[in-house]
Amino acid sequence: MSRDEKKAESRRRILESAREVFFRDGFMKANLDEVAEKAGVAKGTLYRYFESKADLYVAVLTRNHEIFHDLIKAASEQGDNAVDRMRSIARFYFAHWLDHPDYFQIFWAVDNESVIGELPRAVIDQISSFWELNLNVTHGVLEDGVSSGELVPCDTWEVANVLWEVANSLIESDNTKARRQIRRRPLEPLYMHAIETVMRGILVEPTRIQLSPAQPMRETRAS
Amino acid sequence: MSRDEKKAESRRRILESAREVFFRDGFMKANLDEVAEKAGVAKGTLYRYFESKADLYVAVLTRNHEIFHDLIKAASEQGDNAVDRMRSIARFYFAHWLDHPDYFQIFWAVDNESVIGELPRAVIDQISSFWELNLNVTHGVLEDGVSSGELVPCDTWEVANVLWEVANSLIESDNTKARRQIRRRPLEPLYMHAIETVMRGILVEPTRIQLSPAQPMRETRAS
Amino acid sequence: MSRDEKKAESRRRILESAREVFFRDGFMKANLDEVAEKAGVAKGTLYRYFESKADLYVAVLTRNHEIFHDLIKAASEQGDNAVDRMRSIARFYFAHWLDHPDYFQIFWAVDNESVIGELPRAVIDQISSFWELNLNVTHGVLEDGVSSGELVPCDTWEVANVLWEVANSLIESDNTKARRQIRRRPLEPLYMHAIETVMRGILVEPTRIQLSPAQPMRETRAS
Amino acid sequence: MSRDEKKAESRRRILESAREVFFRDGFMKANLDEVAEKAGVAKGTLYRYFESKADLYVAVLTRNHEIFHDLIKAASEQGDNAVDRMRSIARFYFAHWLDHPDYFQIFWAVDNESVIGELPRAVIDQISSFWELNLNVTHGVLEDGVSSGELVPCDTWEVANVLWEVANSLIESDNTKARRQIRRRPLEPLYMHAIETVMRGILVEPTRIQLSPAQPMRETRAS
DNA sequence: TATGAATGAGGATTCATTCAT
DNA sequence: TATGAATGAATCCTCATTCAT
Repeated sequence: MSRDEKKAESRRRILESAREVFFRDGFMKANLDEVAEKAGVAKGTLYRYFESKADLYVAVLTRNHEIFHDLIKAASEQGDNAVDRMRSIARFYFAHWLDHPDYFQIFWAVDNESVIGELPRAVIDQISSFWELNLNVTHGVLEDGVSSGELVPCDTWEVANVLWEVANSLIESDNTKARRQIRRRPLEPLYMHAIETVMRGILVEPTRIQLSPAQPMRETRAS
Repeated sequence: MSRDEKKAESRRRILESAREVFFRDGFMKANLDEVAEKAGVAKGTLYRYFESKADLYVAVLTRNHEIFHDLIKAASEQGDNAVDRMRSIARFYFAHWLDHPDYFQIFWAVDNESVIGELPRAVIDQISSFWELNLNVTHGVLEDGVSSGELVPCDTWEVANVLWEVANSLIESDNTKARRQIRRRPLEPLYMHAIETVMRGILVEPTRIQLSPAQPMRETRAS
Repeated sequence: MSRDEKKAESRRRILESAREVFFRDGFMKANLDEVAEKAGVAKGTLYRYFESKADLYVAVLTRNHEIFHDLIKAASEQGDNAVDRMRSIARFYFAHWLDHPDYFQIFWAVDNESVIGELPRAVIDQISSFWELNLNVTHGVLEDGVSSGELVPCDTWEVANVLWEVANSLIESDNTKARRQIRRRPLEPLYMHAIETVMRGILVEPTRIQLSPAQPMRETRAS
Repeated sequence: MSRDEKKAESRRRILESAREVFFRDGFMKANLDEVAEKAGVAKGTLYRYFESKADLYVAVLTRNHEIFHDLIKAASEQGDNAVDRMRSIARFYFAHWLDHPDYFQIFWAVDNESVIGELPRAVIDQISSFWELNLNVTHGVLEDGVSSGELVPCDTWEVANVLWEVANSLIESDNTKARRQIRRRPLEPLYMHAIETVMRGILVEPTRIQLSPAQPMRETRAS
C-alpha cells in the first residue's frame, strides 16, 4: 500500500470509529481515547487528520449528509406522479434508516447537542445547507405536482417542511423510545400513513388515498 | 419570612436557575457552579434539595411536563368540533411556547440527551407517562370527531402521534435554527398550516379547509 | 424527666451512636450526619455537647478505656499465684471482647488512625495514660510472681509489655481477618496458649505448664 | 533517557512519593495532589499509571510485601538450630524496620484502614497471601526444631502466629508512641527479649536461654 | 509522519461546622 | 437550648489537547 493509500485508510478508519462512538454517546460524552483505539491509531494521530473533537464531529456529519443526499435525489425520480414519487422518497429514506440507524442518530443529534454554540459559523452554514438540499428535492416533487394539477395550489415550501419534519420526528421518536425501552407503536405503518395523510391533505382528489382503518394497539418492545 | 418559606424559596430559585442553565447548555455541559450562583446559594446547598445533577435535571423536566399537561387539557375542551378543538390545542401550545421557550427546550432535550442511559428506570417511565398523557388528550379529540362523522374512520392513535410529532418537530426545528442563526420561514403560519393540512387529510369533507396559497419566502432572522 | 436528665440522656445517646459509627467506619470515614440521626438529635445538637468531631471521638475512647480498666483491675485479683492471676486477666479480657467487640475496635483504632496528628497534646497524653494504667496491673502481677519465687528474675516491664501486645494483636488480627473474610485459626485457644507460652518462658519450673500438642488446622470462616 | 526509561522513572517516583504520603497520612487523608507534586508530575499523570487512589495504594503495599518476603526467606536460612534461625529472622526483620520504617507503617496500615471494605476481593486475598507466605517461613523453622528434638512438641502454627504478632505489634506500638511523642522503653531489647521469652517457652531445655534481668526504666523520647 | 506520555483545567460531590430562628 | 438550613473548602477523577521523541 502506498503512503497516500495508508493515509486515506487511516482517515477512513478514524471516521468510522468516530461515527460509532458519537452515535452511541453523543458529542459531549464521546471519548477520543476510545475513538483512537477503535480506529487502531494513536490518540495523537487523530490530530493529524482533524483539528479538534468538534472538527472530527463535523466531518462525520458531513459524510452522512452527502450519503443521504445522493440517495434521496435518486429516489425522488422514481414514480409517475407526485404521490408516487413522494412515497418512493419516503420508502428509501425509511429503508436507509433500517440499514444504517447510526447515520440518522448523528444526523439528528446535531440539532440537539449543545456543541453548536461552539462550532464555527462556516460549519453551521454548511450543515444547514445540507438540510436545504434535501428539502429542495422534496419541494421539487410537490411543485411538479401542483403544476400538473395533481395537487391543490398550496405553499409547497411549507408542505415540504412538514413532510420532512414528520418523517424525521417519527423515526427519531421511535429510536428514542427503543433506546429507553418504552413501549411504542410499530414504526413502519405509522411512518407511511403519516406521509399518506399529509399528501391526502393536498390532493385535488383526496379519495385517491384510502387511509387505513383503526388498528388494535400492537405494541413493540425494544429488542 | 419563616424558615419553611425560605426553604421553599430556595428550592424555587434553584429550579429556576437550573432550568436556565440546562436550557442553554444541555445536561452534560451545564455547570452546577453556575446554577448555584444564579440561584444565589452555595454549591453545597444544591445537594440539600437534589441528590445529584441528574436528579435536579429530572425535577426541572417534571415541573415542565406538569405545566404542559394542565394547559393542553384545558385547551382541548374549547371548540364545537374536532377541527376547532384541535386548532385550539395547537394555538395554546404555540402560545405557550412563545411565552416559555425554555420550557420546551428542556422538554425535548430529554429525548436526545445521552443522560437517559444513566437515569433510573422509574424516572424514564415517569417522563414517558407525561408524553402519553398529552397524547391521550389529542387522541380523545380525534376519536370524538370520528364518532360524530366529522372525520373519516382512521387509526386515531396514529394520527394523534403524527400531529404531536409535527407540532413538536416544527417548533423544535425553528428553535434550533434560531439558536444557530440560520435563516428560516416564519414559524406561526408554517405550524398552523401543518396542523390544517393533516386535519384536512382526515376530514370527510376536505374542502372545509382551504389551504393557504404559496407565499413568497419571507425569511426570519434570529433576534 | 428533668432538664438535666434530658441532657444526660442526649449525651449518652450521642456517645452510643458515635461509638457505633466510629467503630464501623473509622474516624475519617465516619459521618456526623449519621451519628446525629442514630442518636435522634439534630446535627447542630452534637456541637452543644462536643466541640468537634475529634472531641467526640476522644470522648468515646475515654469511656471505653474507663470501662476496661475497672474490669482488668478486678480480674487481676482473682487467683493464688502469678500464672493463675494472669490467666484470669486474659480470660476476662477475652470474654469482654466477645461481649463488646466494638469497644475494642475503637480502642485499637486510635493507634492507627491518621487523626492523631491533629489531636491536642493533652488528649494524646490522656489516652496513653490509660494504656499505662492497664499495663501497671499486669506488671503488678508479674512483680508479685518474681518476689514469691514463682517466676524467674526478669525485666517485668518488658514481659508485661509483651503480654499486652500479644493479647491485643492476636485479637485485633482475628478481628481484621473476620471483617475481610479471610480464613483464620480459632482465636480462643490461640490466644490462651499464647499467654501460656509466654508465662512458661518465665516460670522457674516450666514443666508446670504443658503446652498443647499440634492441632489439625481447624479453620474458621467469618459469619 | 529513552521514552521507556522515562516512563519507568515516572512510575518509580510516583510510587515513592505515594509511599511517603500514604505513610504519613493514611489512605483516607492522603491527598493525591501532594503525591503528584512530590513526584514532580501532573495530577492527571497519576491516572496513567494507576487507575485510582485505591489502586495506587495497593501497588505500594504489594511492592513492600515483595521486598519483605525475600528478606525474611533469606534470613530464615542462617543458623544451625531453631533458636538461632529464629533470632536471625528477628534481627533481619528489625534491621529492615530501622532502615525503612515507612515500609512497615504501610504494611500494617492495611489491617486497620477502612479502605479494606472497598478494595476488590482479589486484592484482599493477595494481601493476605503475603502474610501467609511470611508465616510459612517461621512455621518451617519451628517445625524443623520440633523434628530435631530441640523444641517441645507443640502447635507450631500457633506459635508461629504468636511470634509474628509479638514482633509486629511491638514495633508498631513503638512506632505509634514515637509519632505521638509518648515516652517508651527502648525497642530493641524489648523486641529481642520477647522473641527469646516465647522461644524459651517451647524449648526442651529452657535453661539454654537466660532471660535478661530487670532493667531500670531507660526511657526514649522521639527524635 | 506517527506516537503516546504528559498535561492541567474543570466539575461533581461530600461533610464538618456555623448561626439565625 | 435545640434545630437544621446553609455553607464552601476540599478532593477525586476525566479527558481534550500538546509536544518531545
